[in-house]
Amino acid sequence: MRILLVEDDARIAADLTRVLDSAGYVVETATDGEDAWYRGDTEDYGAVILDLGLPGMDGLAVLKRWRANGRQMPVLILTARGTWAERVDGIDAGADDYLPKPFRVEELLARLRSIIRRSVGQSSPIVAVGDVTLDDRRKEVMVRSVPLQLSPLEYRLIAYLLHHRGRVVSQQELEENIYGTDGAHDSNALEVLIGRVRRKLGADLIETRRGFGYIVSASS
Amino acid sequence: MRILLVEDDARIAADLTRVLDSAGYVVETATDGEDAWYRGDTEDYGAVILDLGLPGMDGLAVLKRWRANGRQMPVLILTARGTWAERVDGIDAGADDYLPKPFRVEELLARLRSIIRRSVGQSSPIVAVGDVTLDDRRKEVMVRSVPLQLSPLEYRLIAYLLHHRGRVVSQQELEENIYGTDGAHDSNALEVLIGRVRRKLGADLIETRRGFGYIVSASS
DNA sequence: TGCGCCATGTCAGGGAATTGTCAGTCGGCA
DNA sequence: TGCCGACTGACAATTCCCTGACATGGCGCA
Repeated sequence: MRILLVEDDARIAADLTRVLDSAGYVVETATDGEDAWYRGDTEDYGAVILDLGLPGMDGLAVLKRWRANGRQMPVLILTARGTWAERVDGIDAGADDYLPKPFRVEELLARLRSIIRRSVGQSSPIVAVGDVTLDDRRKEVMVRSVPLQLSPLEYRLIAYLLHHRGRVVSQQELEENIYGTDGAHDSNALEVLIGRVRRKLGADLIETRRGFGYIVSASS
Repeated sequence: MRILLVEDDARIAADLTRVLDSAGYVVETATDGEDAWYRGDTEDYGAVILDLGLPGMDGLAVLKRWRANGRQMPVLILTARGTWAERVDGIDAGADDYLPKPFRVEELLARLRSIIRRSVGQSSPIVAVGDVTLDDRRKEVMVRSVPLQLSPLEYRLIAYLLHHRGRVVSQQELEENIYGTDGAHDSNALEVLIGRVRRKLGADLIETRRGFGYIVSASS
């Protein structure tokens, strides 16, 4: 899952990046409003963490312009300003949640999970499809309640597919969300990875839609 | 929009009902966990406002049982308990948002709008004409509820025609939208493609308007 | 330092689906 | 009847994806 972190304080940004990274997200950082707006408008992120106190364009203005352009990704606002009136402003500007500083990273992660969950249309941190169960909090996959050993990349792959089950996910989207922002892969690393996951989870969980991508069916 | 308000304190319930009512919602109230669970499980609400301090079944347990039964409506948790650990619990139990007491009604309304906005924005784009259903998310076509997989080009063709059903689409327009921007096809590739799609979806879905192009009737 | 293990990427081969081309046929219309 | 646009079947080139084998590189550990 690729996350855009918009934060101008370099130290906070570094800390959060570390936390988010170890929680399994792929983090990209923007340090001013212009950059943030451009990245959020042109790239696909699973979520955005947006600090309101930015140089350049104001955070709320960035958010409003995203929404005006139809960008739908969930946004978690992060700020020291915490009066209820400003919270209302943030939420009505199109934010999905609002977290006042100071905060515990556990709460940040929980709210992040929550808005991501909502945006992909599911309400439980545990995803079950057929025999396969994914537990995001424990970073664990079970097949018929037998826990399974997956490598980090394998886990990210199946987690992304399960979180987006019921729709086709293109190879490019998968690569962007599993690997970093790199484009221009002329390798078949992803196909090899798919093969390895299939060998562990069963060949029929992930269907290939030749020419489109891969899909995990919505239920059972 | 129908809202389920789960709140055991009669005075708070009455106040909130009045506020929500004047904001345009239709409010129903449950005062204990059993009742709340039953109503939420059998009725359809646009959103639920859930107080955690309930007699009978605990609020979190109610929420978990709803989610376990696949109930997807957005839930806003409302409680006096406000430590970060409990907030994490509530969000991970499947709540969409969390509001600690005391709160301003403006903020309640803003958060309610937010979670409702989220939940209505995720219906899947499906087009149906006669026996044929197109599911854009799955890149799949169903004929009399039998799923059918088309090649990428075939899919693009029928998707374009279905999205523009009810009017004649010229060959040139089709080519421009199925292939790249290239013009100047002196081949009959498109006709071959039309034939292949007809063989799979039935010959009468796509009508030929000799000299003009093709048309899929609006509905029926 | 060197060894081995694990995760991951790369490469080559192969099979199957996809797609374009072509030649021939059909059918409406003047 | 002749013409022209559209349809069809066959075939071949190409693309896409899977798989097994091997290479690389990090990391723990003796």
